[in-house]
Amino acid sequence: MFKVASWNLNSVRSRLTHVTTWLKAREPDVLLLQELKGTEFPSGAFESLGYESVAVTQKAYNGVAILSRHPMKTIAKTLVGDDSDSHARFLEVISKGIRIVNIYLPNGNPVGSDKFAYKLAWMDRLKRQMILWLKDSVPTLVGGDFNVIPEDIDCHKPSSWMHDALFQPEPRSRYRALLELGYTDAFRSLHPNEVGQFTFWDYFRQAFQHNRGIRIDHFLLSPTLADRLEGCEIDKGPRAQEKPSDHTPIIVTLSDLP
DNA sequence: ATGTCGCCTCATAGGCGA
Repeated sequence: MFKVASWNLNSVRSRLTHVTTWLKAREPDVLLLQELKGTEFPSGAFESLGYESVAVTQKAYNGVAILSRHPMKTIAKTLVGDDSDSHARFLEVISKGIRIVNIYLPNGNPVGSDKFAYKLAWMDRLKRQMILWLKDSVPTLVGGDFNVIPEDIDCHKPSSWMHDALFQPEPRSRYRALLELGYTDAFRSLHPNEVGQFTFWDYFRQAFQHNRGIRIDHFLLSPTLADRLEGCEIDKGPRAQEKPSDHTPIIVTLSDLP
């Protein structure tokens, strides 16, 4: 079994004890982190738990990292297609023969702004890469915070997200296009029609207590990896703790090669 | 419009991003 988890921490500094405690309890093989929110990355804390790490950081915003209990090779730290894009949102490694890609896709609010255009362009660039990845023999997992609510079922109430960038037709059709390439949404493929399954809840108005959330953290699996899909689980535990991130971890379980 | 976080600074309050 090979377990890969993903968690948007909303500051690794503020959530260090949350993530180390969770790693000890759940022991995933790989953990993808997003929204580190700072240049410093506490690799020592993870190394002492048996995880090597690689991080892409910037001041104050964004930031992604991959932790692994197995040797990993860094392939890329930027998403190709725009040399002027300096955001820390992309990290590609190979571990255990799997291409593991960690993304923090742009939020894109407000709708119609430059940030919205950046989001759509970023998704177009991602799609081009995901096409290329299907053409080689390395099974591929693209995971992280996609900042896209794929379907109406993925939010508690569509009308309250109608004006949000995460719910607009343009990013949603681009997300569906990734599935049409042949990638599998790990969670939804195993839990079709299951309502109320979310990975993010706003901090305000007790959104978590009322389960008013959205499903925006995803794992997309290439066909050969989808054949190995055993399970996909959202762990709501960390979101219920004191001083939580607004996201909670999602874990995908893959069978070993025969 | 608002709610609540976390980061940063022309810093101890306000702006930005989410």
